[in-house]
Amino acid sequence: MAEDKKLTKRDEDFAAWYNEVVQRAELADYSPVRGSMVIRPWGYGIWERMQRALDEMFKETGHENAYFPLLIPMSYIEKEKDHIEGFAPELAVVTQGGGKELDEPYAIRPTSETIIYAMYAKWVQSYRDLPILLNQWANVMRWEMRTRLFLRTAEFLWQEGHTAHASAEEAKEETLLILGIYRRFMEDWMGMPPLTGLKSESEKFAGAERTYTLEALMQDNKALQAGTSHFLGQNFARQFDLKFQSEEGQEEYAWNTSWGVSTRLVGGLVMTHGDDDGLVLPPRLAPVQAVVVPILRGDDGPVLEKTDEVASRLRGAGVRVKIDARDHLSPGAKYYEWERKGVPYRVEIGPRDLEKGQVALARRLTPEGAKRKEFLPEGQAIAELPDRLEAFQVELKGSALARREAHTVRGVESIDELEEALAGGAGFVFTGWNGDPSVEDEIKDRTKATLRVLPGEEFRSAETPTRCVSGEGASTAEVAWARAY
RNA sequence: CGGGACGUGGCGCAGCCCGGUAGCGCACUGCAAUGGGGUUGCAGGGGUCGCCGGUUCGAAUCCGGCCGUCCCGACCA
Repeated sequence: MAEDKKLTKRDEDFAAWYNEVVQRAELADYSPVRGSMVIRPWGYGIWERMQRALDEMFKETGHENAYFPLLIPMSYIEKEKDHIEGFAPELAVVTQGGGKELDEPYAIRPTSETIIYAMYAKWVQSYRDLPILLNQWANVMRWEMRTRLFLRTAEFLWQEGHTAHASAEEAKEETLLILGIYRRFMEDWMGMPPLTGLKSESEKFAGAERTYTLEALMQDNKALQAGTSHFLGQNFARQFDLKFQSEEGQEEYAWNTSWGVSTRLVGGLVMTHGDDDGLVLPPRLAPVQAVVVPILRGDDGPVLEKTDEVASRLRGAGVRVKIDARDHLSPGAKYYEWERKGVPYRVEIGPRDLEKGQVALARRLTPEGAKRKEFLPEGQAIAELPDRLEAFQVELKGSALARREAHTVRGVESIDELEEALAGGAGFVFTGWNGDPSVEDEIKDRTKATLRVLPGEEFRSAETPTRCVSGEGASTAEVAWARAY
């Protein structure tokens, strides 16, 4: 592997820094398949922790997992007009099978609404069959023009939830329930607090009535759409004949929702917390929370024994621990490696510590912190580590939130001012908006910023804007603009 | 698909202008020492120079065509 000593500085070239971090932390690598990546064990370990946390939250709220096929008949995708318009340019299509041309080509799923609602239509007869609350963990494929590891790849892993309900109200509640779950997950597990709210008409999902989004701010002040939750109305139900007989005996179309987050979250994590030395992982998602490095010299027996003992006591305290006893690497080389990989705590045990009954601790929260050792009595270090990890988690979230707020500009009243704010390092810029898509076009042309979200109530400014940022007409909603991934 | 750049051991590059036995750094293997912030020394292994064709006694180098990748735009979880 290429091992230049220093990473590109985060502030110098964010994109280059990002790529280096992802590759040198061994999260992922480019594959021979166009636009597709290989997720390596360290990266997959993070995704696995994410999966586990989300899966639990879905199940707590009554959802179940299921699996639907990878291939979807083209005719299904074509049924919903907006849906096919949105996805046609990025479909990968299978036209042969068994050495023969297929009568009907199959699309490799870009998302599974169509095949899932076609199946729901078979399963649902009565209101008693509703709601259906299913989720699937799967891969999907979108033939993207330009790709970046985790952020935009042709194939990616995600979860997609698809529900069917007897009433619009219930479906809307579901959409918001999931939005809340995503938000909690991003805040409490990832330490990546997003703005949440509605997408504008022009940014919503192909085939949805409403799209709720979670927009997180990265360290280069660009926004990342980190997840979405859609209220689909009866759009798909009508096309797939997903009907039920109501309590009153009427035949009605079901109401659907769909929602998803993807391995893009791993990229978001990198761009939210990484620094000049590499990755910084929130302890709850770190595959390894503490690495124990024995300092070897000559007579290693006692040191290795102590290392094992400390590691197993830490495991007993619920800490995910890895021992790094490789003897062809110097301790310093190991430190740098684990720093690049973002392990929150390092525990060092050497002969001197053995004599004094102590261990050295270093924490990855900052580059300086990772280099400052704190010597603690062994027992105290073990007892305190779980709490310290939790504190680490809280601090990460706090600093990400502080950064988001510090780069949020409110009360902007003209496009000139918006442009200025962005040039001055703003992330999210809040303005009034008259609801006209042409304002979105104009702002995009002039500033490259897009309307990220119509923020939910808790994010809106104390003083509600009255005029549209374009100067044309009254504001019908406060909105947040940003340049985005 | 429009604009720009680049294809040489695993990675990063030099060599090309001016044709003559393919080089450097990192990584890798072995041995020895070292070991509390990227450790030394010695000895090694590994490359059809993107592909096809042309010119030439001779092509990584010159010429033609093709393919691929990356960056900037339009799309996107």
